[in-house]
Amino acid sequence: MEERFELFTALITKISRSIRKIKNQEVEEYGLRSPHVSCLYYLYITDGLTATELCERCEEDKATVSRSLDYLETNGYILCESKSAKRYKSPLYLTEQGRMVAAKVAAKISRVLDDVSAAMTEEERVAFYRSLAMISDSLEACIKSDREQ
Amino acid sequence: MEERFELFTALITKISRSIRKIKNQEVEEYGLRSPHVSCLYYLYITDGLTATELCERCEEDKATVSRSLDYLETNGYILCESKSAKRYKSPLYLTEQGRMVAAKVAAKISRVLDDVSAAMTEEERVAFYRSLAMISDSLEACIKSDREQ
DNA sequence: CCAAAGATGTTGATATCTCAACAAGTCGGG
DNA sequence: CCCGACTTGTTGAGATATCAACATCTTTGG
Repeated sequence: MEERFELFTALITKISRSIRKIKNQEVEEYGLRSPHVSCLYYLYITDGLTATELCERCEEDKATVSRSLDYLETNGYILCESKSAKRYKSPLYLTEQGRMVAAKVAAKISRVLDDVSAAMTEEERVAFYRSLAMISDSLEACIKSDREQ
Repeated sequence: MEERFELFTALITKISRSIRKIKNQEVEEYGLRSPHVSCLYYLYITDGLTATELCERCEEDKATVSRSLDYLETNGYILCESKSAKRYKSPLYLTEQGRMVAAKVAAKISRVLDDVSAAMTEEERVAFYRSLAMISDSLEACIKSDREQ
């Protein structure tokens, strides 16, 4: 019974790693890596997000996002219209080059999603997402309740 | 449509992190951390596994497992009956101290699993595991097919 | 019995993530 | 207008994971 929990965590670890590899494969020719991909992707979907909004969507640490944005900005993938010194609350935009790479990434994601979806019915997919979200919340609750003790 | 892939990866990332935190919470008082927990746990379930077998079950890199075992051995959590210099193919066993901590970990895992399971039916659980495994395989296949191009 | 090939494990370099401390910007009340 | 509290973002240090190269052990075929 309990053994299934570890089985479950091992699978999650493995999937996590696979996702990172797929992202890397797609953008390594540009010198980009997995964490950059999420930023590009979400800006592709929604132009003008701020750093904090990106953090929320990627579920990444703000430190990770901050460094990703540094790299993307210095290498001409994104623009930041900030009046102030830093990126404070300022909306971020893809450059033409950024949009090009993001489109490539989006296409790849689409292909992978097709592969993954092929063996599932729409119903199964929905159920799976619901379970994932439920588990995520439930684990967070575990962490919090433990901390309070 | 594609947006769900990123949603999915964000959730996986988040769950991954939560799992690590839960493991850490449970063993930090012993100076242990997340990667050590998997090793202890699997030895608790099945005594006498070798390093490679542990790698397979944890889905961890052999380098990670190797270093975890180093730590667990020098700190008296496991025993290695190796005739040869290294751990080569030799079965690993928990010490009394190791078994004590592993039992604590197993109990914790059981509690977390109860929480997570509470909101799911047995049927949903089974479906979820099946989907996870399927997705894991499918992503691996994507990685391989890309590499061959 | 030996050499070569394959399996197993270790090590070092590097990249990455995470936490916590800090800096900078914004906002609201007096 | 200014002070203090809050939000937002950056930075540095340390922990961790990952990859590739290497070392070691076993097995197999001659």
